[in-house]
Amino acid sequence: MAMSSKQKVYQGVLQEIRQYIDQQHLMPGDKLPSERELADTLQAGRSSVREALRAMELLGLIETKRGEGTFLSTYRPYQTVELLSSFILKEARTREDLYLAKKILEKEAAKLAFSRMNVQDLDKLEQLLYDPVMGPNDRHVAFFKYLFTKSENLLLARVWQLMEEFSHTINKLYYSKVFYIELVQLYSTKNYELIEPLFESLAVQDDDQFE
Amino acid sequence: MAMSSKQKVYQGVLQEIRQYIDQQHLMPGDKLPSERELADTLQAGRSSVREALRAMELLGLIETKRGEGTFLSTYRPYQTVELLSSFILKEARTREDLYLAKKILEKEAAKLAFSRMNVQDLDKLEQLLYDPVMGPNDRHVAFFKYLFTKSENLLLARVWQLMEEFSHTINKLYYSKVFYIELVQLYSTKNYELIEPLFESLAVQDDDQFE
DNA sequence: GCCGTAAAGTGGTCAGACCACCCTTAACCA
DNA sequence: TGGTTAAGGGTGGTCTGACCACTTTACGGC
Repeated sequence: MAMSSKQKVYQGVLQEIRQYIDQQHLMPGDKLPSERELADTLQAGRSSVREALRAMELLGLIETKRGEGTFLSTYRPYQTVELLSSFILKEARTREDLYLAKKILEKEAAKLAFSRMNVQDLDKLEQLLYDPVMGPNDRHVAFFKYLFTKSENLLLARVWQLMEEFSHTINKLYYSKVFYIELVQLYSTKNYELIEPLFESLAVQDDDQFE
Repeated sequence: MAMSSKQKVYQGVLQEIRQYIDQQHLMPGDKLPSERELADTLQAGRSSVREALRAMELLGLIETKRGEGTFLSTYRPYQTVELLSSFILKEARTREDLYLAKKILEKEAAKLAFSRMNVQDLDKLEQLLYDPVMGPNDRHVAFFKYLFTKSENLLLARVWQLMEEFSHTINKLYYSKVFYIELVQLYSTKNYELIEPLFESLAVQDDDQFE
């Protein structure tokens, strides 16, 4: 576990574990070797292994169950987001970056989903919009989650989800209700060319978020 | 350090440290109490404190210097994004997904950079295009790296860079030389509206990658 | 006052000891 | 035979104490 001498043990362990996951083709839900076993095979102390695992856990990469073991999880950065958001809050620069990036992804998802939209989808979207139970933010998430699913690009969806969770704790980022309605309208009237302008018309400000 | 009983100690420590930073108004570069001191005041084992600190370190929130102490670092959320994205990519990468997502980011970067382009920039880009030393792939990377810089959204740039690195291992993904030339042309003739169509005209296939 | 060395402080790491919890298994009883 | 229960072993959760390597500080001799 020596390596570049400057490398801390827990970082080495992190790499080894990642490698192990790759080599064994582990999928979410699969079990990792026990902490003691890892410590033994990697020739590291159990505390060092734990430091690596705790870091991974905080990132939402693994889940641990007392008495059972450590498992690969489907990526879910619940804790990370909360922790990081408290540090990010001040950086306006970051917020704008995030807002813009998110908007771009949402726009493209809307466009990708276009050709795959059928009547049932439109119903579902409208249903979402007029669901009295949902707040504006939940509606935004549900709405675009649906679009991302229809866009059939898992990578984009994941990246968006990550950004969504980040922005979620920092600030509420959704559009005016009119926006969603008009977008659905564009779907039903099959007006692809107007999607882009619709998004472009959104100002990059918090002010345009109203119910 | 009990709390909701389900809460692990290191998570509690994490919260306490965050609170401490807030209360003491610590700024980047400031020193945190030593691990032993934290363990003592928070009534937790040093190993638990270390698990919390290691996790924070992995997130880039703190830096540790052996023999000196632990310090708050200027927080760069992009490092985290990078780490998480690497896992997302591993899970979600499909050639088509990756190609499409990368193209989208490149398109948007091209559009964001538009209004910020001046004569020197155009020279630089043309220079890149006709550099005889570069292969088509290097040229692609250099070309868009420049555009992303001009677009001034570090987050998008990071995400793109990651995708770029991953696409290397899968396949070379670049456009025909005509494409780049036409894009520069659009910049010099200030024809914003044609950027989108130019990208749209690219087929989502490997075949359109030729010199 | 200056310099060098010892001491104290700090992160890095390991080993061992418990605890709480889960699951399997075997023994037990009806 | 079948179902229940108790025990054991495996696992993560946590703490303690012990070193090591390194940096800073303090002390003492010059």
